[in-house]
Amino acid sequence: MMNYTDNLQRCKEYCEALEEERKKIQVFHRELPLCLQLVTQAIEACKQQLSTTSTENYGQSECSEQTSSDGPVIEEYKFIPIKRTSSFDEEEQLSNKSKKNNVGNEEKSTKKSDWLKSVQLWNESPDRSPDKDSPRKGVVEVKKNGGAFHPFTKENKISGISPQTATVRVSNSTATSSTVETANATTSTGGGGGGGGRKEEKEGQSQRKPRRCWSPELHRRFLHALQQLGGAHVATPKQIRELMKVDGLTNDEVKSHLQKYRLHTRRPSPAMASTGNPHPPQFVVVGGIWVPPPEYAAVAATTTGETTTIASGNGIYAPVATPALPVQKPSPSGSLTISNNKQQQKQSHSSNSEERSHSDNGVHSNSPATSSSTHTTTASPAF
DNA sequence: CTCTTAATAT
DNA sequence: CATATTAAGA
Repeated sequence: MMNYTDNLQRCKEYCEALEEERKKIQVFHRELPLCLQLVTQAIEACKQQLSTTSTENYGQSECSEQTSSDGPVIEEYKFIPIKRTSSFDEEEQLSNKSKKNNVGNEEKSTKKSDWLKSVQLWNESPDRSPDKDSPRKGVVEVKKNGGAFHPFTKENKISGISPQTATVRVSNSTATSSTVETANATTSTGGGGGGGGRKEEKEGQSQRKPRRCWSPELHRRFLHALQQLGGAHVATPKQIRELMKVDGLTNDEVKSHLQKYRLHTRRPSPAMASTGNPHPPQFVVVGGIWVPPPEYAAVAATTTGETTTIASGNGIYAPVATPALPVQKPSPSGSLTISNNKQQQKQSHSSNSEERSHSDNGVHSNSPATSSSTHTTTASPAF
């Protein structure tokens, strides 16, 4: 009954959309091998259909996974946000979304949604009291708010940022943050005396560096760099650092952060394998797997179904995001599958690696309340 | 006290 | 550069 043309058109659009998505996820083919494969299949199927349709029935639905329903073509199509095609603002978040929709899965992504959330602004040490040891008054940092880190901030969050500080941190965003920071703690007061410097001093050798906190901005840059480099698994700390162009950031810091990131990134495939597992091989992917890089927001958004939220993030991202996108990993094997399900072993006496939900750091309510917040609000800005 | 995360050691 | 270990902070 429906017009063929109509169907055709839709199929075409769908196809295009899929291809678009495929491009996006290609970068993460390691992390989402299945995803990529599925999309590819879908595309092929669609194309085939397109080619055959003209001559005759469109009945053959080889298309993707859709069951044999008559309306072969795109049932899912409707779920897919059409808007995209034109520009790429977001990244793969969309892709996840589309997949998810297919399944209609109900995965809650709450837990994983963002470890990132924890990271706030640059909090360097929680502000030592001025009188205590080193007077670090508001020295340098001012550079620019747009920058990535803010030296000492303690409060954060949207709520009320203290206006007092000269440095207004501003949510900034939009746009390119081309300007990046500079100063930073390096301030060695070099010579002279007075300034507020920090302690340099001879501490023999170990004095642990004050923790550098990864602000959302910083993390954003980090992710950004990661993307340009083709994923967390191929990127190397040095490259990342260079790409981030954050002054004062050391290789080690990046390395450490990368380590953590990878740790979290690796897929903790859920125990879907149990004997009579209800769900077959669907594309549930996202739900069960730790979403790779920059898609936490997506996840949150996805679940709800709203597209909006995510958008915000793009501001920063957008400018640079796509251009590079160079990477094709040479490595042939994408043989990563979903398996391996390990429970944490926690402290035994030594080696302990973890994995598990990340409670947020910054806010630290730690309460169940979190559930409520999740979408909308907070997360958005980052990336 | 536990857990996450950054620093440092290997 | 990758991992492992140690430790700070919450």
